[in-house]
Amino acid sequence: MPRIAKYDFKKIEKRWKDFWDKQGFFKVDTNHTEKKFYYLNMFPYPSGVLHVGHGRNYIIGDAFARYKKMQGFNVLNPMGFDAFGLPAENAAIENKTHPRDWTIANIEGMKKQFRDWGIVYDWDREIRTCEPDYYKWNQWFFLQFYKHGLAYRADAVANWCPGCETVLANEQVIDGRCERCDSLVEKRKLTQWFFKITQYAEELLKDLEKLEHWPERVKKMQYNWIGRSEGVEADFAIEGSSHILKIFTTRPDTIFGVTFMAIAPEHPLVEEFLAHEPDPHRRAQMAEFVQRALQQGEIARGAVTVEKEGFFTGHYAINPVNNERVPIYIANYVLMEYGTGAIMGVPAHDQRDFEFAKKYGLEIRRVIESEESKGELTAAFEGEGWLVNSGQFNGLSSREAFRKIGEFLESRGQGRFAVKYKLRDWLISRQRYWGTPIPMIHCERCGIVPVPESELPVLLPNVPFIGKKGLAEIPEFYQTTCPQCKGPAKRDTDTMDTFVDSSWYFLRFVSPHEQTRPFDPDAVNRWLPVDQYVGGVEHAILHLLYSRFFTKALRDMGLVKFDEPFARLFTQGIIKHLAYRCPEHNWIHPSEVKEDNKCPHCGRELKVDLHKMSKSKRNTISPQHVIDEYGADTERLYTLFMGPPEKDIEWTDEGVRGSFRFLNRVWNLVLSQARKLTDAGELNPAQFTERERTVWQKLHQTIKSVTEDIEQFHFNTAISAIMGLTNELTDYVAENPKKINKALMKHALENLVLIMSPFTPFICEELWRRLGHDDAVLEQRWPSYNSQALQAAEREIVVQINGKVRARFTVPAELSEDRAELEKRALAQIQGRLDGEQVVKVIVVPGRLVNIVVKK
RNA sequence: GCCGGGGUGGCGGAAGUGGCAGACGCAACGGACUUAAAAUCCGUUGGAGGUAACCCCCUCCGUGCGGGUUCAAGUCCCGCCCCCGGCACCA
Repeated sequence: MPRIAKYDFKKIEKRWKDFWDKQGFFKVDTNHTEKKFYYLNMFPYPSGVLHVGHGRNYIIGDAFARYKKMQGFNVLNPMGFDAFGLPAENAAIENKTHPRDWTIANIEGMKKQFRDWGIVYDWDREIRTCEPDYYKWNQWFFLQFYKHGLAYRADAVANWCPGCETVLANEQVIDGRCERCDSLVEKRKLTQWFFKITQYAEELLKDLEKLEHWPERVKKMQYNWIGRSEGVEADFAIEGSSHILKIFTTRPDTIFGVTFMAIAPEHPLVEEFLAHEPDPHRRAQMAEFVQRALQQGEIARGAVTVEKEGFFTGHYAINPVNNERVPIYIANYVLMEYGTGAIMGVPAHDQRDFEFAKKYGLEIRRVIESEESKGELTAAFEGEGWLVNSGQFNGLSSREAFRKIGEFLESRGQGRFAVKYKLRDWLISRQRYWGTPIPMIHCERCGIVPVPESELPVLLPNVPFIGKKGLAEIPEFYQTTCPQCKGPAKRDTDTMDTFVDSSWYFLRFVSPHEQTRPFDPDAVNRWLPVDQYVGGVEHAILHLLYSRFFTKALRDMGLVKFDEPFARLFTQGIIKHLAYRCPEHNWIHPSEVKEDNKCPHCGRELKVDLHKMSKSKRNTISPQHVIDEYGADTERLYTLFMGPPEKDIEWTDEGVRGSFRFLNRVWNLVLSQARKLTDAGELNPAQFTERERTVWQKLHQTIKSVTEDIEQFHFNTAISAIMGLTNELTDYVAENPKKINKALMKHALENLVLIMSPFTPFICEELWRRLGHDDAVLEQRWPSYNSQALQAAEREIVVQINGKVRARFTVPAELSEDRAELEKRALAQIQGRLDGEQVVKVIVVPGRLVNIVVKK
């Protein structure tokens, strides 16, 4: 046997990388919409060097795009960079450079990494959000939003991150900490710009139902985040005052159980009460309590559940349903941001109110009774039931009472049905430098004046970077003249949240070079929604909700004609790796750790845990390292094979080696045969031997299952099917190398190479040529399976006795549906076993099994 | 606390509508090749037991735990336990 050339992945990968660059297979004419397919991966923040965990997203995307391309789709598969953001500023401070230089350098590095991975994008469509030709349109959209009342400026208690020295959106606060830097978030009262996402709360919620190809959990998260509640607003008069205390409740059926009222420390009435408090001592106490409660708000929520505390204002409210007089408290557990900032306290039927009432000795009056809850209450009963102690409403069910009491209040002008959402407006102001300047001017005479569209973009000042303070420190930037009165004025020095950038970039990709408008609306309406969107589940709320909001807002402005940006969504899981920590030397890189798990510096026992790959934990695996040792195809294959792509999973070196071994087996199989197949004739299934038929069948079964698996993103099982086929072909060769059906072998190997190519494109391109072709794999049609090949000549039937497999036999395929025949043969199989047992029943599942039910 | 998702060999994981549990890979063990090792190739591998002694083969148990439905349950139903993710004083 002639020696087979070694699988020289370095040479192969170099060759085809260059080739793909030249060919431009993913250049697409967007005027052509026939069989269009818009595939999109979430674009990355250019944070530096990518690790194998980042790779998962792009490898999935490249595999899927290649597959679609081979199926004859007109595939739009673009990539860009979410290039504004804080890390660039922090890095610039650290390295004494400019955020722009740092960002551009990272982008260049990452583009090289994509190339090394064999990932093919149409770079002519690249987007960099930090370029004026992109952020100009952020500003333009801002002005449109402003015009349509969707952008406004307001005082608000905002989330302030002391680490980033900027405010954050609600969505960016995780467990009371900054999403980016982990600092404890504080509350500050500031004047900020908002986008009115709440105007779309109902539609954002309702349209989740349309997203049938989105993961259930993502929809659920958005559903909860929007947090719709139906209830009733009720107006409580305040004794001796013209003010009205408006509350929101989802349980109007419990309104007869009200024994106190509570308002948030930030509630406007607090000022009122303070101002009119005659006793200076009490006034001081009240002020102190409010101050303390407000401070409490600054302590991380979610840390410890703070004890409920209140302060009696000395005022009373009148319950509109029974004219009872109830005390009004200021309470730390009432939130100003939700509902009306005030609640009615029903201790018997709300656990929070219950605790509060216990502490302050307030009456706990039961007004709902049910099977599960009667007699003395040891905790609030929050379930539904029948009304008691509720005047004319006694005996009604909670549900009926909800409606009747609502109507009662409405008829008397003291209440109304209402719907409230947890969703808050999107705070987009950031007090930073490296972002899109907000195109607004503050003029002492004219007030807030938008920058005229003709003057866009408002460029970031081209000055040496001066560190954290942002635009507010750069007079060259903020000194300007008012567009209206031409007098001296000041630019707004806030920049936009970078989530604005990513809320519409998927539109820009369709026509990225438009100079006079953000996108070509005709092309966008043809190509959107994105057919398949893929990214990390960490964006389930932020980016995906904002993008949906943008799409709806643009639709209402007549700029696009669709309601939802992403038709299909897939969220891939995180790749984790063991992280080693020494009590003295902190995180140790895995490559430094020997088998004994001792610190290489001091010999102490290391703490070993599985973590998401991160620079700080020093547990990242560099793709360069894997590519140098095994090649990009091995990394790609392992990444896709290691487990279901939506699940978090551990990266192991052994797994990588296994994938490398497999590629070598394929290489050896193809090369050992390729030369002998030059004179292979026509494929002639009619003449197949039985063995050849099974090979043929296996091939077509594999084509079928790989195709179906890719459609469902089941790359791991697709690859295992390919491994199964490879094993079968290897066995077939080994059985009798001299007697191989060359036509069949050629047919099988060619198809093997084609169905493998989305996963491991380099080796497949090479093998394709070695099989005698001179055109590219990406120019081939995706194989289709031959349904005749799937028909087995024989089928195996399982024989069970009382559900347990006891025998099996094969029948010719044409008999496998014949119940009587199967029963006859099955009984014959187990003849000897039925000693003294009586056959009660026989169940035949055609083509599968026969179950014989017996009794002693 | 509420809402999702999940629990299958030593490990990652397979098993359309209930129908052969453990595909594929890793690890481990045994063997071949080698002066030797690596690489490669072949074989074994859920647990317990039996038969056989060249191969076969058979029985029982086994998909987090306890019940149930069914000829048949990883899959369906009821009740628990545990893990992961999201939300969390949202009235």
